[in-house]
Amino acid sequence: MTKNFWLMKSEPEDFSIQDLKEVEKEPWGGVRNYQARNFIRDQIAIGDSVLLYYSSTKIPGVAGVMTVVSEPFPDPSQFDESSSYFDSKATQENPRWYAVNVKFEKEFDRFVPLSLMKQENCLKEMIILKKGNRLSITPISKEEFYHVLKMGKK
DNA sequence: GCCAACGTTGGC
DNA sequence: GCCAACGTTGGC
Repeated sequence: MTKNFWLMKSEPEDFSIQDLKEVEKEPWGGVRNYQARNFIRDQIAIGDSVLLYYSSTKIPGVAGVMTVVSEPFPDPSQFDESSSYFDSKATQENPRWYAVNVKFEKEFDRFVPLSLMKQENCLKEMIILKKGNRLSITPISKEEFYHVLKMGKK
């Protein structure tokens, strides 16, 4: 299996790269979109690298890098009636939603704002840059990953 | 706060 | 199975 690269969205008020740094490892759950679910369940693998992207905030953009450190597992919040992620149609035998554990890899020296990414010709194909995109997990290419990484360096 | 784009729901 | 209505996302 070759390593894959991803971009995952979060609202920094919800979960930031600093939060991840503190906890070291975090279950990435609460994904309630079938396309994103399929990425987690079928394609994401241990060792994959992930850009952490801030959405729905003053300055959207990429804040750092995370690494996938677990196989996919059923997202516990789907069974939790008190959770806003509860799904009455999900059962233990037949879970609907999945999560993976991610660990802190690095925080960028410089935050990479969406506005700058839009100016980069080689990032044009990134799903996140396309109008109307709402997927919270998107595959990106190795080249895109390393280009954003470079933009985040001093 | 606005609004376009998208996913989901539900009536038929 | 279609599609209008609705709710949500997310950039600006």
